Order: sequence, then C-alpha cells, then structure tokens
Amino acid sequence: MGKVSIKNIAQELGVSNATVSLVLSGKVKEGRVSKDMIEKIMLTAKAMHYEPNILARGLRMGKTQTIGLIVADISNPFFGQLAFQIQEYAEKFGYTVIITNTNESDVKMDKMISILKSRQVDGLIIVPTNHGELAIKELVTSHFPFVLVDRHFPQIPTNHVVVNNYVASREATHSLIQDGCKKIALLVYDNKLYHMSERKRGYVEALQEAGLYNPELIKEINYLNIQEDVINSINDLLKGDKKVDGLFSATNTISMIGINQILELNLKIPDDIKVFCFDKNSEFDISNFKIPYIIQPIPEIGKKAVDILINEIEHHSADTTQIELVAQMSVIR
Amino acid sequence: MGKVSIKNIAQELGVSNATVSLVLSGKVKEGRVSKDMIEKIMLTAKAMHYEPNILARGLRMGKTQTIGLIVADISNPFFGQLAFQIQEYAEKFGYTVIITNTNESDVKMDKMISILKSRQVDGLIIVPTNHGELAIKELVTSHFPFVLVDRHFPQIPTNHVVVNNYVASREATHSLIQDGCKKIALLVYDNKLYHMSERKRGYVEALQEAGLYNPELIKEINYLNIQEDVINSINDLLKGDKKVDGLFSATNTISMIGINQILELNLKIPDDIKVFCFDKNSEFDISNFKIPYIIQPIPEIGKKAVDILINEIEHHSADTTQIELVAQMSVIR
DNA sequence: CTGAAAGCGCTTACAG
DNA sequence: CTGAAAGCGCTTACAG
Repeated sequence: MGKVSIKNIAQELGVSNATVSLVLSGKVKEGRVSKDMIEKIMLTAKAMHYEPNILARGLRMGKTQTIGLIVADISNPFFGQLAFQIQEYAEKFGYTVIITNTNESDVKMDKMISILKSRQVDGLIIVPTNHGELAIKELVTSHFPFVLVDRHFPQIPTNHVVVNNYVASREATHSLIQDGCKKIALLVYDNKLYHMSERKRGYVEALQEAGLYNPELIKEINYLNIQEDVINSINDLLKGDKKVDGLFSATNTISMIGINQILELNLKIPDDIKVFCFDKNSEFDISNFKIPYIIQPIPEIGKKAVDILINEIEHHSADTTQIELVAQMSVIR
Repeated sequence: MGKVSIKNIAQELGVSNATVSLVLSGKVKEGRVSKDMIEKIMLTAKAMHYEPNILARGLRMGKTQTIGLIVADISNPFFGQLAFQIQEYAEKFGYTVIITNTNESDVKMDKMISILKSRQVDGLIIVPTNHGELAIKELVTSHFPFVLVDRHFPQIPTNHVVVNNYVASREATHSLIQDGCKKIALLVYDNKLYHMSERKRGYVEALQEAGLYNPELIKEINYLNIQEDVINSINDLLKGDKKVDGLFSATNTISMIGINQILELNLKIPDDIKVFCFDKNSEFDISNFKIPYIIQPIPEIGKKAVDILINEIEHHSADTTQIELVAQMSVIR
C-alpha cells in the first residue's frame, strides 16, 4: 500500500477530485456537497489513512506555511531556546519551522538562504553572520519576507528584533565599578557585528565616565579559535602587574571558557576577580559563587520575530518594523 | 520580478523545458545538448537568479532529500547538540533536516509525525515519548523509514541508536559506593521509557550488590512538574534521619535543579553529599566542586542515526539496525 | 448539487 | 541532437 491521494478517495467513492478536495480542506460551502457525501468522504479519508501532500498544495497555492530559521549555532542554548520559542509560537499560526545552522560562516548563511528559498519557505528569520551584509541586502532588494534577530546591520533597513546591547552592557560594567573594581577587562568577539560593538561601547563608556578606561584591557576573541584565545587572554589579564580585578564577558561561550580558566589559575570569584556576563549560563546558578549576568528576553524575541514575519507574509506590509527589547540584569544574591 | 522557473529560461533561449532541466540538474548526457547551449543555459540561469523549486522536484520524483527530526526538547542542550550533529552530517549527503519538538507529549509526537509525513520527508529520526509506542508501531507497519535515538521500545523491532544506560548507571553508582557513600539516592523520571528504567536498574543492582539498596531512596520525578518534584525530593532526602550521603541523578535537567536545591540547603558538594549525574551540564566544569557525570557520545549517536536512515531510504534495506554506543564516565579531578 | 480541466514547476520516457 | 507531452497531488475558477 503506497500513499493515498485525493484521487484514490474520489475513485473509491465515485465522485470528483474537486469534491473530495473541497471537503477535506474544509472549504466546502453551504449546499455544495450533500451532508451524506461529506460524511462519507471524511470517513473514507480516515479509513484509508489519507495524509495530504503539503508539497503539492504548496506548489499549487504558492505558499507552504513554512518559516526558515537560520541561527549561528543550534547547540548553543541561547539559540536552542530561541528556536524552541519560535517553533512553539509559529505553530500556533499553522507554520512549521525549518531550523538551520551557519556556524557563524557567511558562506554557509548564503547557502542556507538559498536552500530554504528553494524549499519555498514563506519567509526567513535570520541571525546574520559577520560578513553577511551582502546576502541580507540581496534579500531586501528581492522583497523576500524576513526578520533579523539578535543582530542587525544599522545601515540596512530591515525588520529586526534585538536587545538594548549598549545600555545593558553599560549598566553591567557600571555595576562592577560600583562593586569596587578598578581594572575591568572585556572579552569580546573580534567581529564587526553591530550588537558586539554596542556591547563594547557600553563597556567603554561606563569606564570612561569613571575615569577607569584602559584599552589594553580589551581582548578580542576569534570565534574560530575561541578556546585558545580566551585562555591566553585570561592568562595575560591576570599576570603580575596587569592583574585585573573585574571582567565583563560579552557572550556566554566566552564566559564559560573564561571562568573555567580563572578557576584553573586558582583564583576565587568574586574575591580575587569579579565577573559579569552577557547572557545566562544556567550553570551560574549552581556554582557556589553566583555570577551576575544580563538576561535576554528570549521568548519575547522569538514571538516578536514571528509576529513581524507572519504579518509581512500574510499582509505584504512593506514597512519595516524594528524592535529593541530590554535585557535585564540578573538579581545578584 | 517574481520567481524564475525553468520555463522562463527555456522561453528566453528558445529551447525546450526538457533541455534546460537536463542541463541544470546535471543529468545531460554526452551529445545530448551542444556545448554552446549548455553554457548559454548555465549563464542565463545565473543571470536570471534561477533557484530550483525543490517542492516541484520532490513532487515529481517522490523524494525530497529531507529528514524529519523529532526531539523531546530542542532547548535542552543535549538535544540541541544532537540536532546540530545530525544536521551537519546529513547535509554532507545532500539532506536537509527539519527539527521539531514534542515536549515529551505523545499527542505532539503523533502530530509531528503526521506533519512531517505531509511534508514528504524521506525518513524520520525520532526521540520517542513515554506513551509513543502506538505511533511507532504504526510507523513500523507502514514501512516508513525511521530510526529511534536516545530511547527505544525493546518489544518493538526498530532501527535505533542508544547508549549502554544500564552499564553506565551501574558504574556511576558503583563509583559513589567506592567513594564511601552508604546511603545513595536516585532521582529519576517516573515514565516507563526503557532507557530510564535501565538507568534505574543499573543503580539498583549496584546497590544490591553492595548490600546498600533501599527503595525509599528512589524518588520519581514527573516531567510536567520537575521543579517542584525535585525540590521536594531533595528536601526529603536530606532531612534528619534519612539524610543521604550520595545522589545519582538520571538526567541533566533533574541534576540542575537538584544541585541547586542542595546548595540552597547550604550543604557542600562533595563534602556533605556526593553527586553523580547522567549527561553533562557544561556548568559542572565551572563550579568549584567538579561533579562527575556520564557523557554520551553525541556526535556518534547522530552520525549512526543518519547513516542507518539514509541507507534505508536509498537502498530500502528491510533489516533493522540496532546500535548501543558506550557512554563514558567523565574524568574526576 | 457536482464534474472536467487547467496549472503550480519539475523530470523523464518517448518520438523524431 | 532536441521537443512535445504526461504526470507527481493538489486547488480552483468555470461550466452545467
């Protein structure tokens, strides 16, 4: 027994494909088909284990009820949770989500956009990569519906949902200052993404204001070489004369490795060095030292992105929506 | 400018759809089309930004080069990493992966299977839910290609890739005994899934062998009420007379909450109570107390599952492949 | 109340 | 060397 199609059901009952299709898709209008026949069709469909072929429907209707999601790394809990929220929420509107990864590679981002378009997704939600501007620009000029999340390019007018990276980072750094830190380092990615430079700017301005700014305490990490870069940076920052007493870490992956290395050097947090992180690592709660962090409203980010995208898909609204949500500081205990 | 199809290119060049299709899909045989025309077609396709409609191709060929992945919770890093590996590996064979969630609900599992089949995926990789046997049985009788991962039903003959839950749990428990624990508790889900009962069995047998088994020290947790159940269990286990000195935690989510609560009670790990966990929480590394855990070979699980599935899809092999991989204990420092 | 027919974009035997 | 035509499974005007 192969797959059951509308045609099979129609033949079985001696009616036309049209009648079966109308009934099964719930589009049958009053008086179109007799009550009797409606019931028969429903029963037969169930009995024959009919499952609609969404590909065929999509081809015909020019719409697949599918959203493509492109994240930087699905194994990172931040993106995992974001993907989860997007999927749960999109499902409410009858959309399926196809999740793909770029691993922060713009080549892969291009590829994923192309694959997802080939699969006729109705729209895209994208966490863009470092050198992804060109691909995003092309998307804009082709009027393909999409929303950027987590990051955006300020010089390209796009839908996007991001957080207040600058303010949050500034407040976090300020909090370290208030806790008495005099030499506060920053670990940040070396990419040119706006959200990253905003985090850096928040750090820099808080320190400048306090007269504590020292560019030598900024360490730029390469994503492809995280482990080594972070370890070297921490080692250098905690060496004899330079020895910092505070650290602001700009992402959760950097934080993980950095904190590990600090402990490896047999230093105590927060006694020897105070740490503040961007993004939560659930583990912060279970360590005896409770590390403060900036927490992003992941569910809201996901929901807003879906709302904007579906609105554009279904109403072809041409204007762009740009949302900046507030990332809070965790309560420090 | 709407979407560009093969027809558009054919008209542009005054050739037939067949010729264009053959060239673009790389199926053109020696002498079928002149070199000149091949080049022209390729160039025009590029110039017009042609992107093949994979839906249409899938409809025609009865094959979509798509794998459906159904996990219990994509926001759980274990499944996030698994999804990541599956996706990366499947891509090498030209397959796209659609990831979906069940939240451990069998109703949702049914729904996801149906949605993915409607989308004409070529096969499924499934982390089955507690009461999911019926759906899995149906899949077996329908001869739809699929592989179970992480969990399986011993009474249903299916392809699956799992780990040696029994042995690993037994060894972990044994290790706690060797560390001098006399009263070792177990936190485990209350579901009837085989992998869970195997973890329990490993714990029980290790204790029985040592003459330390006490069924009152087993606490069953309900997935829908994790937080409260774990907290209550920990509170109870650490009360006056019962007070345990060891804990084996059967999953990473349970571990997180449990360890938190232990610390909340102002107890020290491992001085007051030793803990051993199934599955890694990256955070174990950054806490000052290094908690030992059982680590599953996630990349291998993913790869094996993809290998088995693609083999079944492409070669219609009828026999089932069942793989049990070895989960190691983390090195305790 | 219902059916015949066209067409979404693709591939592939078949005919020339 | 190349094209016309059928058909994958669906939906939807149109005709009766």
